[in-house]
Amino acid sequence: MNIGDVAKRSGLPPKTIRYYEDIGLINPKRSDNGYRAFQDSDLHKLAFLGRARALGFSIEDCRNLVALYDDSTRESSQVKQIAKEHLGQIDEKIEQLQSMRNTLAHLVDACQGDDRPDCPILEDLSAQLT
Amino acid sequence: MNIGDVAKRSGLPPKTIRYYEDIGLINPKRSDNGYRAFQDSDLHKLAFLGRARALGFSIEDCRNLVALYDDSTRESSQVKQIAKEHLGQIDEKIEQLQSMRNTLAHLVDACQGDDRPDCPILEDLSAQLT
DNA sequence: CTTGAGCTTCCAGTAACTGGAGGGATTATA
DNA sequence: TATAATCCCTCCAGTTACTGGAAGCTCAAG
Repeated sequence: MNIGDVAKRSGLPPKTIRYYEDIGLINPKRSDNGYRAFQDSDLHKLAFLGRARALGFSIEDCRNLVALYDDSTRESSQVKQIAKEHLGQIDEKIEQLQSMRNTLAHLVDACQGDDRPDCPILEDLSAQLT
Repeated sequence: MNIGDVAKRSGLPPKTIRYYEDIGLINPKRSDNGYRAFQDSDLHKLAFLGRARALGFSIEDCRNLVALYDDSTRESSQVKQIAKEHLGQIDEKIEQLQSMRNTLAHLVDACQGDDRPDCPILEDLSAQLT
């Protein structure tokens, strides 16, 4: 398979696939013409990476997950640990965003949004320093 | 005021303040010794920026907000527009994260996390291609 | 045989900083 | 007064995870 086929089947853009090779997440063989020659195992790994990334795992997490995926002697606790940590980070991020959202929603609500310059949003942002 | 004072009072690191000058968000005067000489107006603008960034506004949003902040003939509808758009983006991001969170939480829950290699998380990530 | 698509590498840019090197200015201490 | 500790300056590079584009092969179709 050439990179175009793999891109279509994995859902990842060719650029991303080349990048993943660059950083050592995959290591496809090469044909005589210099083209990358992907095997099914490469395709699977890329699809795996795509799904992991879609779940928000960082590239470094993905690197570890792929290593575990390749390691038949892995312990599922190792995988769970990575996933749990990531889950915690997602939860934190959600909380942060919700806090922002609340503040901002109040401000938006309080602002008339008319042709006058008075604006609670700007007023809040420029609140006096302590 | 030197950059250190302003940093303390605004809560922004000196590096960030220099960066904000670089990209034209602020424009402090200079002393004879080459040091940045901040005025109260600079400090206020930096604090404003800090709060806007804490609410997740992008630098470009901040640039526009600062311009409106400086413009006494502004219409509050302009400010509200920016804030509403940002609010929408935050909502989208929250939804995305919650969807991720749900999937991941299920997987984490399903994984025994013991010393055996069987792992629903990896299984899900390596699901067959369509 | 040419044209177009697909592949290659390499360089640069994105967002918003952050770290560090190298060097001048100021302030505190001995 | 000497010196050491801070503070300040600029410039360069690195971060995350790609993405866009240029220059130049190779390959398949007509």
